[in-house]
Formats: sequence, structure tokens, C-alpha cells
Amino acid sequence: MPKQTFLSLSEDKRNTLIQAAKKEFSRVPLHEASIANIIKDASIPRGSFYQYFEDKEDLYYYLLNQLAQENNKKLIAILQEKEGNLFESLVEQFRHMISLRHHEEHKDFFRYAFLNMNHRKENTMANNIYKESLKNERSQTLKLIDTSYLNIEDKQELSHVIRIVGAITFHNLVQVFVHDLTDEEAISNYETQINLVKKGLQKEGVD
Amino acid sequence: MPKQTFLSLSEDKRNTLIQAAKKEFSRVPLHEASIANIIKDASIPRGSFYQYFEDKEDLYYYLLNQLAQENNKKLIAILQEKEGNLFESLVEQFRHMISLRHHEEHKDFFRYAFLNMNHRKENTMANNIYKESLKNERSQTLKLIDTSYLNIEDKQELSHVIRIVGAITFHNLVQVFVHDLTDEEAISNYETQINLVKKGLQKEGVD
DNA sequence: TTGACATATGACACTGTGTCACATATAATC
DNA sequence: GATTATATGTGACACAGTGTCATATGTCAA
Repeated sequence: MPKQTFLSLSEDKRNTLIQAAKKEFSRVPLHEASIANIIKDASIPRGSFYQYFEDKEDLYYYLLNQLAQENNKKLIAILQEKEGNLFESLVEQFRHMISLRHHEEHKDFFRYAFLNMNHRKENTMANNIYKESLKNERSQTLKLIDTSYLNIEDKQELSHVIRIVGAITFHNLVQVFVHDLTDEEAISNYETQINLVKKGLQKEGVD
Repeated sequence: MPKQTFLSLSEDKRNTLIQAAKKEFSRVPLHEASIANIIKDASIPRGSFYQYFEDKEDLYYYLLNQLAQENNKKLIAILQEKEGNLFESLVEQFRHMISLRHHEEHKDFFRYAFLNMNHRKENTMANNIYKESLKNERSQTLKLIDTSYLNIEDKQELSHVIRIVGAITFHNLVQVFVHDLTDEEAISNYETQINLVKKGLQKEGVD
């Protein structure tokens, strides 16, 4: 998390820095990004940077978290619109996520995020859902899911369902950027996989 | 890939270097590992290192690939033993993977690999399966799967099934290291999730 | 006005990378 | 065996980037 010093900065100064950071993190993946470039672009001295953030990662995950929160809002809206239908909502959310590729501002930021997706990034992006699926209490998002048509026996299993679809979703998002899939290809793959897990991978009557 | 120069080295020299590399990659995650430490430990000059490998990643993925090949052999053996039953084989393979944590030699190497799992590492480890699931032709591993009890309509869908269980498997393996799960917890989670996708996430009769 | 505290600044020490000119070994040709 | 060509070995070096720290500057209350 950024230090208080950064949060107390004038909005102007904060924005300049954030813009410079987004620019650098859109130029190259996190591990190649350099603080030197960011501060040069934002015209702040090196010492100041460390007054605001612990290090490069601190700044990066602050930005990623902000974008993730927007996504979470979107998911909530979709879940409401789809009246709690998890699978329909997932596909809609997936459509939305890959549409971000075409939005100039975040384009390459997301591209590099997914090409270098790891546990920490995934967790930051899915934060609200993953966290909530653990402490099953006051979970805003989870409560929106209509569990009546899910093949589960308890809350515990709901959390596993979230894990499953989360893993599949991220895997598919990564594939989009790795193989430069078109929107149609990406959605088709994702829908196929979601349908497969919906109806079950094992033929009925077998065990 | 290592350069020919490295492969032509005496077995002795090669092993010294490989041991030093494993040691360093077990000390810290890839991005923190330093060539300086490896060459100091192996007593080879800096210039020589670059005669053998492109860079740190080149060496790292060479090692990871070797370990992955062992894993693939194991998977083939398990599939044969389980007479092509995909789900039973997956659980068995999962057991095997997490048992590696207790094997002194690879212990921390795997730990850091999974804590920093990303697309490239996942692909290296699942290489044989993921690649084969694309060009469905002469695929050694895929042919071992008994598809008769899978709820799929064509080869295309088999490849999606592989993707799904692959994503779930890696997600679970990462969780093991992130949350320091016991073997029992890890296996229980994994079995629950595999069972859920086997029978389907959607309650029967609903649509 | 002064002192106490927060914030700003950039020079610096440090760590690590990849390269290159030169040294040495190995093999090939006469 | 001498000579040339080709492959491999070597470490000093230039370069890029990080995080820190002593010092400067601002802010605000007594």
C-alpha cells in the first residue's frame, strides 16, 4: 500500500505520478519496468518516490487493485442483471474483460498483466471473490449468486465452485493474450469450457 | 535452450554447474536469483556462463523442463496403471506432485516455482499435455485416456477438458504452497473440486 | 520567532548484467 | 612439426538500476 504521504499529495501531483506509472507498466511487463523511467516522466526526484511507495511492486499492485475494483463493480452489476445466474454472469464478465483489450488507456497494461499472470496478480484481481469465498460471512458478491440451481450441498462447496470457475476464467484470459485470440475465438473457447463444467465432464451413468 | 557448447561439456563440469544452479534457484525465486552466485558456486568465469546459456531464464527453464519430463513419465505410468481413467489418474498425479515437497533435493525449487507460477512455467510443466491437446495427432499421453466415459462429443472437446483440469490442477498446486496446506487438506480440496467438475456444477434438470 | 516535525532532494554506494578484446586450447592442413 | 583456422575460456569493464541517507526545505503550534 502507498504510504500516507502519497495519499496526502495534491490530486494533481498524484495523477501525474499515476499516469507516468501506467505509461511505464504499459510499455513493459512489471519486472522490466523501471522506477527511473517513472520518476523521469513524472518529474519527481528519486527520494520522493520512496517517500510515497515501498518499491515498484507497491505502486504496481496499487494500480492493479484500483482496476480490479472497477471490475468487481462490473461483476456485481452483471450478477444483478442476470438475477444471480452464475454461469451467464461469468460469460458476460469474460466478454467485458476481453473487451478491455480494445480500450486504449488500459490496453497494454492488461496485456502485460495477463501475459505475466501469477498468483499475486490473480489474487489481486479476484481479491473480492476469493477472499469472500473463505470467510463465508458478510460477502457482498457471493450473496448475489443464486445457488438454487447449483449442484452443491453446502457453503463450503460453493467456495470450491468459485475456485474452479476462477481458475478456468484466468486460464482462458491468459490464453487470449498468449495466442492473440480474436474475441470470437476467446468467447467460443470459454463458453465451451463453462458448458462442459456445467453439465459435468463425466458421462452420466458411469462411475 | 542451452547452447551446444554447454552440451559438449564434460559431464563433471555440466553437473557442477547444474547443481550450483539448482542451489541458487532453491534459495530464492527466479527473479531474485543471480548469475553471480551460480558462477561463484560453480567456480566458472562469468564469460563462460554466457558461452553456455543465453541468460538466467535459459538455464532455469532448461532445469524446469527436465523435471517436467520426469513428471510426464510419471503421469504416463499412472494413466496406464489406472487404465485410462482420467480423474483417478489426476488425483494420483496430484498426490505425487505434492509429495515432491518432502523430497529434499527439489523441495524449495518447486516451492518457488509454484509460488511464482506464471504462464511460461505452467506451459513448461504441462508442455507435453497442452501441446498435444492442440495437434491432436500422434499424442502419446492423450491416447492413453479412456474417453468412453467422458461427456464429450469430439476430440476438440477433449482438448477443452484437458485445459479445464489443467487449470484446476495448477490452481490447487499453487494454493498448496501459498497457504502451506497439509497433504491431507490439499488432497481433500483437490478431490472435492475434481468431483464437482465430474458430476457437473449445475443441478440436473435445470437450465 | 523558534523549535519540532514532516516532507523533499539528489548524490552515492551497491548489486547485478551482458559484452568484448584478448588468451588459450583443439583440430585441420600442409 | 609448424602453421593456420576455428572454437572455447576469461575477467575487466561499461552500463543500468536500486534503495539509502545526510542535508535542505517546508509547515505549524506554542
